Amino acid sequence: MCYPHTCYGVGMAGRLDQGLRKDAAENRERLLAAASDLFAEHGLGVTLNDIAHRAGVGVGTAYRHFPNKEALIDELFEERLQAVVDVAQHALDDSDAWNGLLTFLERALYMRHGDRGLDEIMNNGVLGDERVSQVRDRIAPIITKLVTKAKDQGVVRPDFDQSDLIFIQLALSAITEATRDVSPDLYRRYLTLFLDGIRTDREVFTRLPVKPLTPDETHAAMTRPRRSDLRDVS
Amino acid sequence: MCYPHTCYGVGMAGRLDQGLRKDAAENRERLLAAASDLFAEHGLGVTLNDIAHRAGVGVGTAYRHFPNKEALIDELFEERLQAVVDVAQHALDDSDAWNGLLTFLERALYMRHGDRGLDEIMNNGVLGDERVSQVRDRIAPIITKLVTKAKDQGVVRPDFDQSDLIFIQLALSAITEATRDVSPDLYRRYLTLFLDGIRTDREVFTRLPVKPLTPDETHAAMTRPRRSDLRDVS
DNA sequence: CACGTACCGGATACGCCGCATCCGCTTATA
DNA sequence: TATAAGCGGATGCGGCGTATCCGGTACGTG
Repeated sequence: MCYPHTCYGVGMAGRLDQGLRKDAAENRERLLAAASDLFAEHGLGVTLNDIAHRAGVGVGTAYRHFPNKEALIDELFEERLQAVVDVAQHALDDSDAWNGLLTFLERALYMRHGDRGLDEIMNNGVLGDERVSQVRDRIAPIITKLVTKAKDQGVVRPDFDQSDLIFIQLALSAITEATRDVSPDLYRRYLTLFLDGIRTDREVFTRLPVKPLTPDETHAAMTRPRRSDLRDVS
Repeated sequence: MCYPHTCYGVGMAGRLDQGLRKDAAENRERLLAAASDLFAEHGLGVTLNDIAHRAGVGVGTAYRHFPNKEALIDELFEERLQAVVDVAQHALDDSDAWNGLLTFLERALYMRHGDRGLDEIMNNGVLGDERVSQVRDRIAPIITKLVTKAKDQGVVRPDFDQSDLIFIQLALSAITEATRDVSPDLYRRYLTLFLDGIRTDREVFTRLPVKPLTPDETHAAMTRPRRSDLRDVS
């Protein structure tokens, strides 16, 4: 079973599995799949022990296939980050800059929303090794162009800046994290609010896509113990 | 030396110092002062050992005066949270609801900005004991009234909700935390953006109060190791 | 001044947690 | 069936935060 919104195809077997015995290759895939699920559900805080357990193999097996957690992260998140890059590039290709900006934010946030590991990697910039950092650095220049284009077309306020796109994501990420188990897509409400503060075309307010939280739900969200719930890894 | 923006008067000696020997009473005050500084600078993660060291006393002394960290937190933050309540109440007293809303957010965020401990306590809802929770719960009803009043006066979009005020703070808190040592008041830029997405009176954009980050600064902020720097406690 | 007690200090013990290894056992494959 | 590749998980290690303990110190009272 996969976490909602995720279910990456980890079935790209045969990348490094050539010289492996049949069972070894299978275990490698099971480890990658388990790591994929666990990182998405709980973030990068999960241990190789957790991953091994979830994969149904021993810890030793995990450490034979991957020297440490970093390596595993790099292996898994290189392509996912590339997916974010692709989304940005695709947004840039849209001739309507506002639409590009909008869909970039919506899609990028949706991806992060469904994968806590990805979210942490994009927020932190220290996590992950060489390969991951490399891909991450590919995003900035695209965002720059995206914002420049939007300003050229006059669809965003003139004092808007490329860096704003980064920090808006950071801010909304915090909301996502806090409300994950109360109202998972509440962040979209605040994305809309933000966008209404940015766009030039503002005769009317954009309709807010998500209901606000009730006082009880709000209290629940703010009262929820932070730093995850690794107990139920099963 | 105090942390910028803070410097609470911890000099309300004589609350529980009656039966204490002179040196003991003084140590108690020094502990409170040290805790005040350290919580503000580094958040609630600091240990009683850190606090004792900063106060220039032994760890044993710290544990004799306060059974544990919770007790110390309660002692210190009850009044600070009350200060936030007061700010909210004061905002509610303003006949101009928009101005009230604005100054509430500005002041509350400014207080949180200058005190990482306060910020964490307001974000978390689990931290602190009875007394702190009690004060915290006093804020919600005031915010409700604040928002209701603003909607009645027609100064905010009709679909705005009380809970939005909470989550805007949460979101901006994340920005504050990330950019603290690069551009400490950058959060105000995003507060303005948010407010421009909320107010009804929107012929022109509000002038953004803070310059955006350069690409280098942005990278520095996102690359900065999270979860504080308790090494330099001195 | 001198004595007893309240107080001090910080080395130390404890528990927890995550990372990683090691080595006796299992199983694929030739 | 032999043998080497692979497996598993108990175990050791190191770091960190909490809290205690007890020999030493100094306040302040008689």
